Amino acid sequence: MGRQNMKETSTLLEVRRKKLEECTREGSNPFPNDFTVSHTTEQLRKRFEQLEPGELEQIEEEFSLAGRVMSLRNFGKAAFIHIQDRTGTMQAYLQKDVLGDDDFTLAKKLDVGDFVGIQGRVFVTRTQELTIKVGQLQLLVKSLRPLPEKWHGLSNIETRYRQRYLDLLMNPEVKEVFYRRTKIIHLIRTFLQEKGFLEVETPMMQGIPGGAAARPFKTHHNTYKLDLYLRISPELYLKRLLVGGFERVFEINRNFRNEGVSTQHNPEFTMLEFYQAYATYEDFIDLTEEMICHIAQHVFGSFTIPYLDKEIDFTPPWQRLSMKEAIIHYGKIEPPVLESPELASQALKECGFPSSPQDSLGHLLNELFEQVVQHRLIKPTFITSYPTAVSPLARRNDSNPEEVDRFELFINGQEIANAFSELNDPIDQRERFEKQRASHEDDGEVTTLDEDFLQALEYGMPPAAGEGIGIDRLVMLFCNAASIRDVILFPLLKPER
RNA sequence: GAGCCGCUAGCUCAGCUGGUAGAGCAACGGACUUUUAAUCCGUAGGUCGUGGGUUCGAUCCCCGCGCGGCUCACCA
Repeated sequence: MGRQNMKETSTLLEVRRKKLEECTREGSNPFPNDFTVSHTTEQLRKRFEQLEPGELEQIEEEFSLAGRVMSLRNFGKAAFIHIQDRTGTMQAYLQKDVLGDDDFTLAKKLDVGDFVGIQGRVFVTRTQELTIKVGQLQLLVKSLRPLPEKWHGLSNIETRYRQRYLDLLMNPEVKEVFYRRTKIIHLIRTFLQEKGFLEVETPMMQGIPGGAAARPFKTHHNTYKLDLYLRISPELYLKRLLVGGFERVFEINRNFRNEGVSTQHNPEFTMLEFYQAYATYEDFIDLTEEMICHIAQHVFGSFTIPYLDKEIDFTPPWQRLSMKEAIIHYGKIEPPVLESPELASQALKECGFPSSPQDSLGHLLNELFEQVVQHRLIKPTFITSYPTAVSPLARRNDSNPEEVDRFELFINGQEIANAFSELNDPIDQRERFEKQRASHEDDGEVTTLDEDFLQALEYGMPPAAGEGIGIDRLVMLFCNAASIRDVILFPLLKPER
């Protein structure tokens, strides 16, 4: 609950304001920018942690550090503070005899939350903590609001999301999540680059939102008087690049889908999509396994990863099942059921899910899979042989046109990756778009055919495989996060009022 | 969109079957030159998310609303 400007708050704020005014009145700038940092707290820790106190005494070098005051223990003529910088914390000892009267007067006025610059030598306290004996102290920023309490920190989930900066300040493990997120993305980037993939950026604002079936966000360009949509997928643009001769491309960027919010869904989320000419979906099964194992090795040094109340085993090779095999195996359903819309619909109803035999067999199979199988796929599992009806952009299987050359990867019951050999037959593609459009018109939605994309296909797109990986969900797995909001710095929340 | 749960001091939390609120930390004043949840003495801080209702009386019971969490639905 972040109601600001309440009466009782203002007394706390007024006290800080007064200190600020006092500082200004005394002629010093409370917001200077002339302090030079020579070291981070981590650099000093690494350099001196192993030294004996006697050896430390010999070090006459002075160090300049800057950071936020995170704790403060005041004595009559001395004080201990901890400052926090981007690499951690370091204790500093402020002693009247050493600091001199002016700096010590400043020291007595410090509040938790202020930024300070300190300069001094290193020593070890009686309790064996590496500490800076401060010779010069400078106030770098006067903080005007009290930080959350030092012991319990900030735990209110709403405040943690709304004021993420406080969450990051007070909860080191949160900072760790976002360091790890960046590390994972970096690993993916270099992994793909080393295999000859070119990183590209394609439009976020699209005239025709394509490449997936989700409701888009709408926006408008004033000068062109043009309605535009935030992209729901980069797919159709990356394929144009295949047409253009970039044989291996990838993009890591935001997609926007105007749908519900949950622990697995944020309206804007980060997607990796990559495309490789002359590759098949089976090549991408191998590539995906290799890439995610590569991440596991670099992040954990292990194939066994703790996630919430379980452990997930990433040891390759991962299980591979066709969708039908999976339904038979996990759903205890007889094979003939999977060949008849009536029986499949019946089976769905028996499991308690409404369905109609009017639906296509492909949609029914997909529904059965999602209801009966998906949540059981804890260990990484590739599901292949998807129905053509639910895969409008995928290449038909050569021996069975009712199925496409596609897989999805599931881990912990979550869809992590979706890949297929790409449909590059412009005539088939047009028909499938038409079919998709017809079914959407039933839902009252009007969709426009992307004629420009179809034209590009007509020029010829090399045979290729393409894949999308939801980065946020992957990061959740590797950060033991239960909600997607825990791996997105600023998740979307309604305004407070 | 539905169901359940939550919202009390800056932060973290108590508050019984209804009698207009407490603690710790933070803050403020004082003591203290190796502390680390520093310690000791003292002080102050609240429209109990919000709007109604019931009642002599509501933080507490009832209804609406807001925001959040979880589950479900939606999302190939």
